[in-house]
Amino acid sequence: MLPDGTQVDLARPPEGDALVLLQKDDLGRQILRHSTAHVLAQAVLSLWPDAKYAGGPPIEDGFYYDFDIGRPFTPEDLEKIEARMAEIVKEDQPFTREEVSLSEAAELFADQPYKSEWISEMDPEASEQGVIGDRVSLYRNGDKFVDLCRGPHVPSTGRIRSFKLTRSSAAYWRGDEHRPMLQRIYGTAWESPKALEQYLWRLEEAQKRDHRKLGPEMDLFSFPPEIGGGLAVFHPKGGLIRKIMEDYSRAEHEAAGYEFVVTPHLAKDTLFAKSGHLDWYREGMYPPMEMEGATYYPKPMNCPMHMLIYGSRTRSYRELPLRLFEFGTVYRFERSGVLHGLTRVRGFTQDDAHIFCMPEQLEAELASLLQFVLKVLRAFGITEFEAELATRPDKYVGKPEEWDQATEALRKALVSAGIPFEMAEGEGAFYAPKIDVHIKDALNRRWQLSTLQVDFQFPQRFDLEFVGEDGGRHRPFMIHRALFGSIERFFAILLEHYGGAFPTWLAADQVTVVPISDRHYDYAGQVAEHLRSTGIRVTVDASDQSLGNRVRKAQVSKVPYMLVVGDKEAEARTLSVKPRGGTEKRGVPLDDFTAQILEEVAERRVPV
RNA sequence: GCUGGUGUGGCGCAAUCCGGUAGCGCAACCGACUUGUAAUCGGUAGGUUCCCAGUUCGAAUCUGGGCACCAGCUCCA
Repeated sequence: MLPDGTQVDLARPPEGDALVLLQKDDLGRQILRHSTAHVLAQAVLSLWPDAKYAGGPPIEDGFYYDFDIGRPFTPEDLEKIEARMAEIVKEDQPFTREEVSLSEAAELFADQPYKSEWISEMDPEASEQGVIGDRVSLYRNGDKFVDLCRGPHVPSTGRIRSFKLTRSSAAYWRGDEHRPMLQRIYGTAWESPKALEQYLWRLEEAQKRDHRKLGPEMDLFSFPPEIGGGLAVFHPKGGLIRKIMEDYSRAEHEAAGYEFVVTPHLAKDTLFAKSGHLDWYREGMYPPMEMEGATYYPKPMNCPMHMLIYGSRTRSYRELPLRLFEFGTVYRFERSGVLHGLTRVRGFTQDDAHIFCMPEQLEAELASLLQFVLKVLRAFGITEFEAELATRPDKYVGKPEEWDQATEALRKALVSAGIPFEMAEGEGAFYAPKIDVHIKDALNRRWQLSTLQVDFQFPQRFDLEFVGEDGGRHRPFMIHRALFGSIERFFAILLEHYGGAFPTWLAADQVTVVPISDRHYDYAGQVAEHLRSTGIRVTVDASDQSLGNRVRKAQVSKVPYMLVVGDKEAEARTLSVKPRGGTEKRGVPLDDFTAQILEEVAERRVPV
């Protein structure tokens, strides 16, 4: 099944390297993985003849297939299946396509309830899911296995060179939590052993960089069970890095004409009734608290409070655009199973702003806003951006014309910023279309980060107005936006992006001084004091350990600079400078190093 | 929330199947060594085995409940 419906004729495939080349592009890999999914199903059915098989598409980096064997698969099962798959590959069974009528297909899969369900839903008028008129396509490999499938496939199972089953897990039939739970086996397949090896390396590297592992290891943050799931505490070093991120963000916002506001964490139900949150997202909110005859909720968003600030007095068109910014902490009752380190939590802080502007200012404001977003994110070493433009969902408030107008303004901003983007139809928030900015990290993983939303609903619900040049009252437009999205989440992304080796301006400890022996402690202390007086964060490793031991500790700690000092350095007031990941340079005058690191920090230099 | 899994000194692990004094490495601490670039040597201390019940002469181990985490599903304003 290819999402874009492309058909590829592989009846006469290119041979040798050309096939590998073909399989290297996304389409080729999808075909390869889809074929491997068939082999997986074939293997499972040969081992468990009573198994019911549901379906298995290619996915990013691999494929899966859903089965029902009446119990979960064990790791031993996976080994057996993988071995059986290897046999099927070795037998080089040809994949062949055939077309049968819907009734023939129904008969063929009569004892396969999941397949039968697909067939029974197929519309003879439509041409999708492998259905051509009232006929449906099947793929067989050899005479051993047949599956309902649109294809295409590789010519034969022997083309599958490098695959591996990675894990198994439960999944609802057709993604519906009210339907039966099937057992899903995930695997990966690549055009060559080398590509598979690279993929496995990436997996391993991602595991090493996992912020849930690095965070506690580097003493940055933790999730005390006593506080509760999805609620993090930042330790001094994590808190320091977070403060540096916030300080930079504040400075940039101040320069860009934002004004700073502060709002409480709780509000009465009437506010969230007015904003619509209680109607639309009650189940995502923490439960209410009763107090003195009123009902309070922890806020799931900052918007309603910013609306109140805008509405607190008459606004003139001269004040617009009015940009209200806050590091606002919000609470959302995420279902327990979805919590994930710092990237999916129940309490988090948004770098949230609401911009109120006149209709004629909207386009220009969005365009400069998008540039601002990119500038700030680039300072953190993010270089690759993609965007999604999410349009009106099924559940929405407001008038369709307004949605169209807002969507068009967002689209123009994207075009003028030159960010590649795709449309995400129906993915907008209930009150607004939005741009989601995605970034790619050092391991080429995509993360959704910034969001820009044009909102016509809140100004209406809160009856916001401004007095125009004509002396009349008008409704402002409002833009919701967040750059980091959530500071916690962005912190985690940076931690993984850098694998813990933060650029110097962000690193909690920037320099470690290592005296060679205890008669060099004095000079080490002087060096540290000098650096500290210029604002550099420096520690001295005066522990009673061998030099090699302390050098190793400095390396492992990922501190940006290690300065080794001994007799020669003390005498000449120089340093042996070893940058993290670089080579040592001896005899560097203290003042030179100081000037150099200060410049690096001031420029917020990031590794290239 | 659902399915499956995991929870043992700060960290990584062993003992869990088949109940019988919880053990190892690293880190920490103390001492010796005074070092020129990724682990010096010797010693010491540290555990309510996630929590609460139950079974048992006896529970890290078995049973039930809870909490937290992990892989997914679903969800993600």
